[in-house]
Amino acid sequence: MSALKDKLLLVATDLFQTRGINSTGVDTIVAVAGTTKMTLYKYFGSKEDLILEVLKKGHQDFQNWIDEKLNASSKKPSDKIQQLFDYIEEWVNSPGFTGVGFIKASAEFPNEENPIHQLSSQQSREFRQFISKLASDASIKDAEGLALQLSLLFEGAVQAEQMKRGSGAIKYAKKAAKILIDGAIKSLR
Amino acid sequence: MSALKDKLLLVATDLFQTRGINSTGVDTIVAVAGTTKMTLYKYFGSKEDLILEVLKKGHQDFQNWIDEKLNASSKKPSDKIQQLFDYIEEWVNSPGFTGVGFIKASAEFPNEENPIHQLSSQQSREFRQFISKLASDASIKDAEGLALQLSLLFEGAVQAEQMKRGSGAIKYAKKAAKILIDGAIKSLR
DNA sequence: ACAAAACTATACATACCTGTATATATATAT
DNA sequence: ATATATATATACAGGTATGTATAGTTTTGT
Repeated sequence: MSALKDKLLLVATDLFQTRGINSTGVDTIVAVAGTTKMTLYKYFGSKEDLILEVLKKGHQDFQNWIDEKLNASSKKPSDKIQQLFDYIEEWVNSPGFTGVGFIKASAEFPNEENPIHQLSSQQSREFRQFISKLASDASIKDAEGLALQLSLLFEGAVQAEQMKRGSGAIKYAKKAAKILIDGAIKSLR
Repeated sequence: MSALKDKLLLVATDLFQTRGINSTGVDTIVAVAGTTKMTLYKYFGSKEDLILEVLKKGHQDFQNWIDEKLNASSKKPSDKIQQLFDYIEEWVNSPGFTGVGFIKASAEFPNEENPIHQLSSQQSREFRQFISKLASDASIKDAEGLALQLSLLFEGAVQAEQMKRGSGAIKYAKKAAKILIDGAIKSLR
């Protein structure tokens, strides 16, 4: 992968999160990245392509990071789902954090036929399924229901944290998640 | 209030929710409302003013509706907070529902100095304080903490429901809310 | 050294956006 | 009925957006 393509992806990711996707022109992106439009359009056929790649990379990075963290910790399934929000908190509070792409993208592109909406909608679904797998590995009965609840907490907290950094949203989301998970585990005994 | 101004507000509310705010031009709004730009700019000094009024009206409508519902039902504070999500579910499933303005607006205008961002951020805060008052009336200890958790569930569920109608998000948010509220009430005994 | 590839610089076509200017038509009120 | 407010029709100024065309410069591989 070219260094410039990397730089463009990095800059676009940051600008999209801090200024919004529609409000960020390609001219701004290339200026901040220190290159020109010709180069941007060489690597990305269109602005839409760039947005899609930014979303894909952001989602992959997040999934890889959380996968590693969970695998490096306890192997016990019921521990893993308990630790999920600890790692999410760590992720959100890490210096490089600029937000979760698919949450904003789905708000900025609400039309269901739009490829950007479709991708962000799919990523949201994938994350929910990821939680659902953790829950069913932990022998939780209504794994999908719990996964939906936890993903609501996650998405709400990330948005709140994006809106106002240090809002404490993550901390309380974590507490709520613990209560919901404990309840789901207890109810199967 | 003029009938045309009303119509413009109504049309703008719907278009902003279904197509996004930035993606909806004033030309589209006046065309759908069956009037002209001259009229729009007579009632609203700018597109920004229109957006702000749409947000204000949407928030007022929601607050008035939920206030009435809660006042018409039980007077017991611990019942009121329990019923909150029942009414939210009713609101979301009502035919006229197009979404909650401030959730999308804050995503589309992330810059904290932007008046639209400031208003939507304030509305989100007001709603949280509203829940917090319900909680403290019900003698719940950490009322603000519970309010934050419930507002996360609310915002997450509304966004999920906007993204895919009939996703069941509200149903599970309601269940989660019940668990969290029950836990908060029990812990003070 | 030299050819190929990568990158820059700049200008521009095209389209869309917000907001206004100007002229005309239609209600409404006294 | 006639002045006044209200709404329409239309064109356009000024700005900004994406995407491309053209020409020149730098880097890289061999």
